[in-house]
Amino acid sequence: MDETKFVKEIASKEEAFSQWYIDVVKKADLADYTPVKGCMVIKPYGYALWENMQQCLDRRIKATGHKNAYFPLFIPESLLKKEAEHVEGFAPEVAWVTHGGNQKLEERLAVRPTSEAIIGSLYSKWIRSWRDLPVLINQWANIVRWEKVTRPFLRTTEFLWQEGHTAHKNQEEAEEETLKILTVYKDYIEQDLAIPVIIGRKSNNEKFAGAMHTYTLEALMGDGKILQAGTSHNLGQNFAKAFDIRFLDENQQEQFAWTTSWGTSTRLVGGIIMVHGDERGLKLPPKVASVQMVIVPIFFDTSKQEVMEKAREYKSLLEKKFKVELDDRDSYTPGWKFNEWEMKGVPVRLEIGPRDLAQNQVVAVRRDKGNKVIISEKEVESTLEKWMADIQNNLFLQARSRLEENIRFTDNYESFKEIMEEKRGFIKAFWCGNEKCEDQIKKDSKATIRCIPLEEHKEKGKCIFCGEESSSLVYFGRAY
RNA sequence: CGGGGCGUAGCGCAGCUUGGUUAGCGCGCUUGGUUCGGGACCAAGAGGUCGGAGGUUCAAAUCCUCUCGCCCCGACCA
Repeated sequence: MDETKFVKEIASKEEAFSQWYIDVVKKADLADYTPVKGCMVIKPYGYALWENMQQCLDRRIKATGHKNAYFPLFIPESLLKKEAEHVEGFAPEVAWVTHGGNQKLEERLAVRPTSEAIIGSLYSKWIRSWRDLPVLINQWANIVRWEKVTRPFLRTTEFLWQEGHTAHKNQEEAEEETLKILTVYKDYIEQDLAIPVIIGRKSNNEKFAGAMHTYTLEALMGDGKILQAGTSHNLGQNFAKAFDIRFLDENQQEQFAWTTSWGTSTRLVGGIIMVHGDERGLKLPPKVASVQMVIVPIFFDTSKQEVMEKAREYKSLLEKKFKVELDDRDSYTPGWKFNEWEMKGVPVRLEIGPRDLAQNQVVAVRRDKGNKVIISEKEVESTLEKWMADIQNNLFLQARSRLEENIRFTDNYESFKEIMEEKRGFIKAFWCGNEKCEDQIKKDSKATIRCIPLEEHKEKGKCIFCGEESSSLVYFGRAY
């Protein structure tokens, strides 16, 4: 079947990826623009997706011993300024509250761009003894960063995220936490969102403002650009020193705590769109789809009543196990509905018409395959159960082979630039560790070091830019 | 924040160069009817003072100034 034949409303993914992305966001009813620049409204269909994503991740965060809390939106200027690198990193994008009603505030309040400062100041109050540690807290919150260029989900002025903030009694424990979260994120993003990621460490240039070091998960998008899917920071004692988080250890020695922070955001909704979406629109992994299957009844004058009855029967049977929607709207033809639900990315469609009634069957179509399959009534439940798992898996495998095909090694700078220009994706190349090389590579090709693999590479090679010998084989890419 | 493009009905657009009837078209929407297995058809309707403010003019969607927003390309960032 011609992929484009069914799509009237969205731009071509191949020819105009950016426009395609915006079209899918709007036409699949995920989000809309608002009167406030850079701020989108997440519409019910998009928000339901986010809620499912939240649940998947929240479960994992809690399973690893963390508890949720909620900290204030406003951060006093003096607090934000305590960690020098931190404030410098975020200063250009902080929104400030200067007035309460008509009255000018004594001290400006920052609308949180992230919560290390406010949480750090409270941890300093709460932590006295090594017995108080570790503190393992997560919060689901909104964040404001005054971005110059915005795009729905990928970069908005206000966005939703979760941010974990933990404090530990020593460096090893903090490092263990930072890496543990990296694994939690990897499982969530790969298993629930079906997005394969490459994990590693950020270079100094790219790490979080104020962190000792930053771990990251990087995902390949449909246009060859790279999306940072999540980060986990080992803050060392930087923030503990800035916010005075101290405790007495087992040996009655006063120590600064070791803290971490980590986050993932609504940006991942954008990731789902750009990894799985196709010419026909969205394609949702069953685990996070708010509608896992839609039933489209096929009406004819004479049989409408019976068909509707049967459709309702299927709905009540299936909704015990799945998230089911019955599209009984009278004003649209089946074909129209097929297209709409495909655009909205629903994993499975069931068609029920008089023919199916007569033969005790349904017609079923997978969003990831597209062909019609006849399933006998007896086997509907068990088949769909298999399908859900299979679709989830298939989306991941497809994305993974795309990822694998788009990781290229090169030791030639000319071909490096050529690949970045034409194919993009990830390039594996040796890097000497010098920031000057990193900067020049960025100027030449717009590529940045997405991550440095966790396991040290055995063989040595020559830095892609300066040619100096190095054992650091890193991933480059053009980032979102 | 620099360069470019665009704002006219819910969506997509025409009209603007060269100011001048009541601002058009397609889709969508409403009502009624016929339909319904891959974006149905017929008929009758509703809906806009042209992003906003100011200016020029007898007269502005059209010309000028400012401003806001969106998109693309850079710089910056999750």
